[in-house]
Amino acid sequence: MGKPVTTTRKYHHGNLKEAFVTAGRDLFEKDGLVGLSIRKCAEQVGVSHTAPKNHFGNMAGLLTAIVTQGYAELAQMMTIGLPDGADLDQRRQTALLGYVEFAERNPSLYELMFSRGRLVNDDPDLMREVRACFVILAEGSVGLGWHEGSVDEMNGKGQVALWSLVHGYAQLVTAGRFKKDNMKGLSILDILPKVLSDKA
Amino acid sequence: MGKPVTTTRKYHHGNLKEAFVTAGRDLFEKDGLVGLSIRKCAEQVGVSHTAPKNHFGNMAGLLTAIVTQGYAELAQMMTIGLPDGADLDQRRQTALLGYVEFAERNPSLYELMFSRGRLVNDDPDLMREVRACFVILAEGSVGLGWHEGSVDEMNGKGQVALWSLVHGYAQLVTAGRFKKDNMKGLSILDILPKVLSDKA
DNA sequence: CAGAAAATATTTACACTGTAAATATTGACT
DNA sequence: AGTCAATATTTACAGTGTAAATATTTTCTG
Repeated sequence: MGKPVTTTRKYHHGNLKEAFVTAGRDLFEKDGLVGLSIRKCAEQVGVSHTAPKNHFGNMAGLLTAIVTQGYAELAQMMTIGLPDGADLDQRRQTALLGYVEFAERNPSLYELMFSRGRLVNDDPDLMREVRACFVILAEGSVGLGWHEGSVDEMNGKGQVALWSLVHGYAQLVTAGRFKKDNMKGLSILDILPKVLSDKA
Repeated sequence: MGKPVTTTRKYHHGNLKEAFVTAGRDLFEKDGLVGLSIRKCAEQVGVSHTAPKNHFGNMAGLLTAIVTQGYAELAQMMTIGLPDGADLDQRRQTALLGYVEFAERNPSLYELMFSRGRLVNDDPDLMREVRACFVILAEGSVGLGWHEGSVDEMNGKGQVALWSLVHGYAQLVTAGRFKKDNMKGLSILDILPKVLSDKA
């Protein structure tokens, strides 16, 4: 129960890679980066602490896998609940709210996703998921009077401004930098219109 | 040479606290958090690896001291070169450019300054320096049509928006998230006017 | 189906880390 | 001079990631 997966039973222990990422995320969101260790993951999964070497290589590989999953979830949260014929405003609003909510729900993971020197930055899977998030965000800057360059890149001032604003907001909120009294009922959407209402 | 400080020689080894912070920052900016360890600092300073316990307590204390120094430098960079009678625009411009430049010059430190769970957040010295930075930034949001609440707090939408924008921009730039081709000649000031030109 | 080969997991070992406790040394103070 | 607190060292320990050699399984191949 729970252990045998629907996919064809593989090798000795089933797909250990996924199990390790799951265990890693659990430890991670509980006690942050300090609470995450290969050995704890291994114990929780029930294998030796050197087992993941074949799958991840080293710690950076494990973190990269976890972060990759994080980006996939972030993209999902930026589009969840959107009806088919959603207009630009609706899509942008959903993207931004989802972005912030993801950061609030996974603060440690969110920090790791934008950290330096701990990940395998040129990992293909990671790059793909990261790019998917950026595309959604870039689309959110369309039609704001700022748009320059293609949508699927972070090219123009509009994309830079929009991403900077939402990322900074998300991180500062999760880091507890804004006094909660002042944030009552204040969301990213409340400061966003001010940013983007200038179409000149 | 270099060892005896101008201040009165104290105790056994001079002011070890400052020496440790300096050594820590060196290691830190070289190899990031991974490259920083109490034992390496101790070796570089020339004391035993348990010596700093009296001064910092533990690793979090050492990191807090380093970060506190970082905030002091950040505040300095946000006001450096300002003439006495500088107007609001000038002060805001200097603050934002200094903010971004600090992040670019100390990317690892900047990340640590906004990290979670690694610092002693209620440390009085840290809180004081942090507050000093916020005051400067809050002042930068005055007269933008957004200002609400007192200047010495991060109260209104204007402060939240301004801080979010510059922080997000600084972090994304230092994390290498923007393609350098697109950033040629594009600074925080180029996306800022768009944010703040709406005085309605 | 049998043997070879590749993938996967374990054992063992090592260097390094932060932290704590007991001890030693030094500075300041009366 | 002597007492006391501050400061540094020694020693020890549990925990970490990583590497090499070995064992086990799965998959491939003839």
